[in-house]
Amino acid sequence: MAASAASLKEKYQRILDAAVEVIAENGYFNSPVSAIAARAGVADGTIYLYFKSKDDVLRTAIDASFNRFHQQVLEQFETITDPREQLLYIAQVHLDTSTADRNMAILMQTEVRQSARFIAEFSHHHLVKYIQLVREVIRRGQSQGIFRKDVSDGIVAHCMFGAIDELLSSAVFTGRIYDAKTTAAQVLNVLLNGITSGREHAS
Amino acid sequence: MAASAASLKEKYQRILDAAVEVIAENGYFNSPVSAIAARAGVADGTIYLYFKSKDDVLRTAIDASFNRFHQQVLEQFETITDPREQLLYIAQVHLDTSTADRNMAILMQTEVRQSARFIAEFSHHHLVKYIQLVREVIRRGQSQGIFRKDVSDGIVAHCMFGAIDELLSSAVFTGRIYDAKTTAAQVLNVLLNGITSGREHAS
Amino acid sequence: MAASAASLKEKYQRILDAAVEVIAENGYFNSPVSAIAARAGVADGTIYLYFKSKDDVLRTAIDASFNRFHQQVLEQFETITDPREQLLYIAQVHLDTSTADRNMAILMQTEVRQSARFIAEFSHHHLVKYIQLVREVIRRGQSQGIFRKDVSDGIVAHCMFGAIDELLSSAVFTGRIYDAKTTAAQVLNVLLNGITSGREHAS
Amino acid sequence: MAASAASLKEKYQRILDAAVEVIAENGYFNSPVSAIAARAGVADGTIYLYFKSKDDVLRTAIDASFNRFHQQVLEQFETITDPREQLLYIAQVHLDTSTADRNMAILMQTEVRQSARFIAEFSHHHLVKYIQLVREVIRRGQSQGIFRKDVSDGIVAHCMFGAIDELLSSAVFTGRIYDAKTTAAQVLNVLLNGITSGREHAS
DNA sequence: AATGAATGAGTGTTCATTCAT
DNA sequence: AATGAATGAACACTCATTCAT
Repeated sequence: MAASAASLKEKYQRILDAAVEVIAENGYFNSPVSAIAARAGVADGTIYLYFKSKDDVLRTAIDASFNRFHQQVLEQFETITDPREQLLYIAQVHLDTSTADRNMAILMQTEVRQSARFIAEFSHHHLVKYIQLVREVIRRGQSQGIFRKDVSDGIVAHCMFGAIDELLSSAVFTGRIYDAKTTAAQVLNVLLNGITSGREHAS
Repeated sequence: MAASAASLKEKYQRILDAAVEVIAENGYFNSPVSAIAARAGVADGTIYLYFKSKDDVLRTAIDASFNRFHQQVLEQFETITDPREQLLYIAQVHLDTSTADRNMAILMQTEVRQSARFIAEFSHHHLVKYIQLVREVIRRGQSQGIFRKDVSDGIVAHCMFGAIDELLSSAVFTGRIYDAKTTAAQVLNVLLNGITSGREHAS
Repeated sequence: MAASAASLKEKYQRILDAAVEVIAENGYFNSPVSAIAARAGVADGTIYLYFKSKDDVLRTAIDASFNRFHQQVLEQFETITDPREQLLYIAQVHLDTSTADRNMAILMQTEVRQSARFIAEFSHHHLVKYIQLVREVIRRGQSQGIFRKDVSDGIVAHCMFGAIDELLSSAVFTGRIYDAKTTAAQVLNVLLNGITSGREHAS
Repeated sequence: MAASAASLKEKYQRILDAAVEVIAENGYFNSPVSAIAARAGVADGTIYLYFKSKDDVLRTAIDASFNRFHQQVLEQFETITDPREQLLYIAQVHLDTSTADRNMAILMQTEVRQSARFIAEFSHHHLVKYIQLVREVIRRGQSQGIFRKDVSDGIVAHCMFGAIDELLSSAVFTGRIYDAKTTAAQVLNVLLNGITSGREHAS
């Protein structure tokens, strides 16, 4: 019975993993359900015992991935309180997570943006949450006098996400390996330097 | 005869424009060739007189768009020589172009990232050229003593592209209107502040 | 043990009833076995312990229903002997049965006619028995001098069945409620009038 | 060009004919679109150039068939005015049409009643028109004093349709050949005898 | 050059039936 | 006896591409 329960769980997860793998390789529209099923080692129909539709599989995988990220950040925020360190931590986890699950990173870099609207709109929610997280940190830093007050928290947040996302994307496409900690440090070095109070640009 | 040649040119361009429009609206995989043909006011088969395949249409459209961007930047670099102003100019044109051709911007934000490998890999070339352009500017600034030398030109270049691209992406998804000049100024304000010499972060 | 046997019987019948219900609602081809199982409160697989196939369930249900009808008529024929009254009785039971088990009536009016040959051909047997029953009554009436001898017993039998069946069908489709006794009387009024001896039509 | 137009018309009709044939043989739900296409000698996809859906093919075929019937009756009613002869004519055309297009007759006897609700409900409209046609004739006969006034025109109409329909059905299933004129005469003989004025049944 | 009818391979999803538990 | 997870064949419909006109 324990075996049965385990096997149930296992199959659900196997389908999710297979989907991420196959879709990362070929793209959502070029990944027939039958290919996902084959990779997972189940029959085509079995997918529909665990998921409502092909879309549902992808949605679930993305959801889970983002939630893990979000969860991890929130937990650590209880011990890390300095806004600069918080931003650094977000960048690190962002890059780390993607290193750990390369397929999911590819998938996020490709499908998530793509015009399969159902996914794009849905995954936009996650992005919004990410951006909000960063904006709050920045506003806190501004009110503490750490960050310049003459830059928009929204713009900075988008810049930070965009910069890291682009580095990831580039690494994904070129297959380059990077060190999450070092890379995060470099990006934040520039960014923090740019927004730290008392160094306003005279343009 | 002149009319015939003109009409040829015209039809070729009409198909490209129609493709960008339709694909921006519905996504590549949800845009039948027949829909593109209808929008262009030609028969389905006619598309294949001008292009090898559906892919080829999209590829050509993206090529043309990027080349226009690249051309414009290179031309202006003959009169703008200060590295800081050059970066600002790139950012402005990047945002401007996307404002001017909203459909192409949508398409770039969605399809281009998509794992339809043929496009993703292909459009990566354009990105590489963009990044190289920026890196050269940064290295020039570093050798002139304007920019800090302790940051990687590659990372900064990716950050700059990523930041702008993400702002665009966000604007595209939310339908928000932005002012290209102001937005470019804000991003560059942070970035230049972050990499300007003599302000090294003490982390 | 008695309980077990009862439960066996019970489950068998529950499946039959559920099948008639579900199929009457959605049609044979739109009624998954799983829906029948759910309605019967058993597992999908259980159905195959009692029946050979989905077809078999429907066949059995129709068989039972017709046999009840046939049985009832034969029993009553021991006390009703006048051919005219016998025909009236058949018509009444035909309509009555369908009123009492509306779902079965719907099912007979729809699935039974359907070209799912296995059913159509099979249920044709029942119709043949019905027609023969009526023909015998008519021939008896003819030999007793009650009915005209210049009309084919076969044709009259088909007419009678067809007339009643069509009234039923119409009632089923429109959802109209009818009074079995009155309706039977009206049909037989016309029919008996038409075949009663001494009133030959002069056409 | 004439050939092209003819071929167009031809293909449309070939698909309709093939559909009626195949569906008459196997039933709607057991007739894959591919089988219809094969019978018509076209590719599967071609069906969808001429019809919106599989349903649409069947609907169109039934529509055309009934409309031919209805048309023929209405035309002849301009020269036949006696209610008795009108009823006889309807019966004859009903049986004739079905003899001429045996497949359509089978199809009407099977699919049309079937719980594929989309068809059942749709074809019900045709039946209603048929019944109304007959009812009007009967009411005219009643007001002219030819037919008894103590029987419901609706019930008689349903009886007439049901009787003929059942004879047809029986012939279809058994493969029996019948003579439309003779059969119609026999049914009407009974029916007219039953409803002719001055012969009220004394029940 | 231009057309658009025709093709047929390809895909998401359903469901009757089986079988290990 | 009973379950229900698993199977995989089947099917309606779409669409990129071709080619006769």
